Amino acid sequence: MDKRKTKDLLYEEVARIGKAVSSPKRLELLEILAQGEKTVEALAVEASIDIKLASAHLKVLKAARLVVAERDGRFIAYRLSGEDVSALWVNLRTVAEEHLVELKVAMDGIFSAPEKLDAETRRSLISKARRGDVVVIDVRPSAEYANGHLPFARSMPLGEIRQRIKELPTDKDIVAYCRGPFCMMSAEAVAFLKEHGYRARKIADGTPEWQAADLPLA
Amino acid sequence: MDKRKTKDLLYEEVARIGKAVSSPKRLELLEILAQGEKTVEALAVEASIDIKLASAHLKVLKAARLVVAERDGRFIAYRLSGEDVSALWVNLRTVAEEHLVELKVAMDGIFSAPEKLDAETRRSLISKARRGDVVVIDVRPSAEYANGHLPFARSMPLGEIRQRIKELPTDKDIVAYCRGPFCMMSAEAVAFLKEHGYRARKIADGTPEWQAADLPLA
DNA sequence: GTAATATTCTAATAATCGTTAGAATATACG
DNA sequence: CGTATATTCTAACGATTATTAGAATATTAC
Repeated sequence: MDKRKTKDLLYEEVARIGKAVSSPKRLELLEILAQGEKTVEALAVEASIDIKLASAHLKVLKAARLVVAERDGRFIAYRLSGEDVSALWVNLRTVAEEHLVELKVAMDGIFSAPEKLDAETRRSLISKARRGDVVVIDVRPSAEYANGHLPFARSMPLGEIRQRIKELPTDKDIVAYCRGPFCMMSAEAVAFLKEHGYRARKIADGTPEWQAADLPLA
Repeated sequence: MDKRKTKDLLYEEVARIGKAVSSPKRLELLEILAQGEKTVEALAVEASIDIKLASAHLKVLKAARLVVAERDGRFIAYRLSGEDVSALWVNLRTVAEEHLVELKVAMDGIFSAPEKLDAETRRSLISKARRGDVVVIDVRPSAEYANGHLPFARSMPLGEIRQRIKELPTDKDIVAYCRGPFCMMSAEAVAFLKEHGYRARKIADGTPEWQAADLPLA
């Protein structure tokens, strides 16, 4: 048995995962899927690509076993094949944020200093939310909220916030979150709330970051 | 400001990391570098590739900021740019082991069921090693041992084990480890020890796995 | 059954990547 | 200064990949 050939085989297998996460669009699809299962069309719309292209990328992800497909009536729904895949996405993005100056600069320019939480702050946020000292709102589409959300968070989808803004208190801190650090929904929500006199801020975390930090979802 | 273009830019940056880890040889180089810094030639020899090719791959890793180069006299030494890079390698390999049946099969066929440790077993191994109930040996080259090793582990490089076997006790369990689950040095060491009547077994962990589990190195 | 819809497969193109060989660069040593 | 050594740069190739369009498949609704 050739030691070299054996090793080559092992690294080639791992590289299958690497190849799967080497395309920007596939990474975007993974992040969207980290919010819950979606149809090919929903994924294509969300990632702003053609359905055919989405299908091709999903095929690659499926071949690398990062996602699984399931037919649901006329539609085919894709979902991540495990929590570890979502954690891998968080890991990749974190390494990129840590080492790629270009990404840091881009994010600083775009997002107004999103609040990054450490283990301590996360715990403290839960207790404040439990006591009702802050109101945590999940501004993602309600299906994603239903699929899992931060403890004590209320669903307040970005599309409904205009009509439902009255449900929120003006005398408490409001903490908004969405899909993660790359998602712009919480920033929009916070901008809208601030305009209307609410004390709102956003956090960088989404449910994938929360899970990757070994914290429970509701 | 175009939301779509912004997003594309962010995912493209992360994909730079993904592209860097999409080649088997680059993954192998990363794993070797996770054991400590090495020259281009050492890396090329270790990965069984031409120096020119190693240089080209290292250039890609450097462009993705996963490694940094430093000139040391006539040689250029490369090292990982952070512990998180080593953790990313462990993460990628773990996802591959978890989801790719082909890899599982390949590993089962090659390695005789390496012992995989969880958090509990790792802690228990440290206490046993501290008490001297087991002897943990690090069979990697001594430079890698010097760069960081498991607590209470003794250095016993594979190349020296033949001469130094008398240093080991026959009445205690011997636990061998090397670079990680893909490394064959501990398997060779254990086979040799068993042949000579020692009670030896190997564990899948290497220092990168240990670090990724948030355990301290010595 | 047929029509409509969602998705995948096939084919084709341009762009990118891995690998190799030869030339060029940078440092150390005499 | 000139030579030896280590590494990188350049150029070239064949192989792979992303993307697009058109054909094919599978399910639902009628």
